[in-house]
Amino acid sequence: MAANILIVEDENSILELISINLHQAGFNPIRAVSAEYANNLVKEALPDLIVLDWMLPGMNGIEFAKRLRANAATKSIPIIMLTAKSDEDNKIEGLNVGDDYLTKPFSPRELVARIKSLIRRRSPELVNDPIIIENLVLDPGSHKVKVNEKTINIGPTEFKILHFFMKNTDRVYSRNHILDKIWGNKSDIDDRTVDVHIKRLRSILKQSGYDKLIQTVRGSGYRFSNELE
Amino acid sequence: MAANILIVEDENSILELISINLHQAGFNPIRAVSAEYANNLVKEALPDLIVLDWMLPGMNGIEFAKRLRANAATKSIPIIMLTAKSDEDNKIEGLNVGDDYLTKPFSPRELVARIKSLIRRRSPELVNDPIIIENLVLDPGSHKVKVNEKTINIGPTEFKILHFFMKNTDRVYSRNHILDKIWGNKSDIDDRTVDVHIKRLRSILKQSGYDKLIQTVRGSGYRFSNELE
DNA sequence: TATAATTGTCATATAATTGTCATACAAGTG
DNA sequence: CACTTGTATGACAATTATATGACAATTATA
Repeated sequence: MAANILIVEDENSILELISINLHQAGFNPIRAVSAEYANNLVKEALPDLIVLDWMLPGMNGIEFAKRLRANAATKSIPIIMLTAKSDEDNKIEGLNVGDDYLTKPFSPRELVARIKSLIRRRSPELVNDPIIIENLVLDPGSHKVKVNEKTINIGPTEFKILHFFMKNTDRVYSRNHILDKIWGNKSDIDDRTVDVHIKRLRSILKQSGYDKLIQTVRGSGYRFSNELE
Repeated sequence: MAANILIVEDENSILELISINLHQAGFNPIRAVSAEYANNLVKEALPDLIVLDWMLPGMNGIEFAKRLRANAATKSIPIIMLTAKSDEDNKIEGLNVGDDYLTKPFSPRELVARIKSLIRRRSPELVNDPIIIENLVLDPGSHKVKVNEKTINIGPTEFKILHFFMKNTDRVYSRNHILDKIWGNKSDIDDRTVDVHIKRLRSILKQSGYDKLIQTVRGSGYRFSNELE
């Protein structure tokens, strides 16, 4: 289950940028354009982490952060402050109320890294670290698959399928279910196309022998399992 | 078959948040922004569980819950109430009409956990837990049958029959009854075909000795039982 | 833009499963 | 015991599901 990250940022394009990057990193972004609105959201449901802009219209970031810290329920939610580059002094104050801070302009990659680090500290299971099955390693971050330390060539669709399977082992998934998960539930793509991609994924894994992990369950779909038959 | 979870919540972003989290947890979320609308949905199709906000514009949560309880058809749908943290008193009332409650702000993860628990209690068939009889394990999720930890090869029809039997032990089922259950009641298949599949299932289980669990009841049909004759 | 990579579909090959039947076997009956 | 009835089993041809290779179309990349 992905971690819910609340982003509080009045600049809409920044909000969008962060949102997209977090989503790609496997998180579940929740948007808020003001501290007031964010406050309402937090009163309802607790996010796993908050990315908080320092400068906000109305209640500013620091103020909001302090409020969160004052409340028992929200006290321990990690906060990353986004501070304007200019005021170096604020950094110290920002760091005091937040758990980490980033100076604008920041690199989205950097932000994601910081978030992961904080999330990992509190709930490691929420971070999409590389998935390792024996000598088969899939790293969602770098989008690479390694077999015996060696990066292998894999197409986008095959990567997604492998990722999905490695996250969900020992379960049968019907072709339609896989279609939904990989192509999105709007797709009008033929069932059988899944077969072809499974075939392609298998050929990729063939030489390492890991193609055995992809098992056909006749009449039901496919299963990814490391267990010996 | 994913459980349908009806979420009744007027705050749109919370609705969205819950929805996404439930979806990720493998449930099928259905959204409603008011009790009135939820009521219409319920009249259309019964959800397997309802997540209900206490405070709603128009008809409030408690009111809606009471209505559901008053109606025979919806009487036994599990309800999780979302209560505002302030009013402690309400908790008791909330729990009285609902089966469980969560105080805002709640953690989505906690909500998912409670939902799973309730679903498991009320409709275990939706949860798909493995069925275990001694060292014979049938796991509907992975579609695997294990004997002494070892996965055995089994065809679709034999799997269905074994599944049916393991869910319904110690009862005799006529060939026609089995035909209905496994092939669907439209089948114009010969009674005797059941014999053949029973034979096949028995051979599969032969080496482990579990073929003994399938008992022939002359003149009546078959019975699956772990009890000695 | 040219080139390479990836995609979805199809036709065909291969493999697994299916239902039926004929026959063997077992249980009950008088 | 001879007979009747119900069940077990092996074989088989038909059916169905999956694997695979090829291809044109699309999309990404140099």
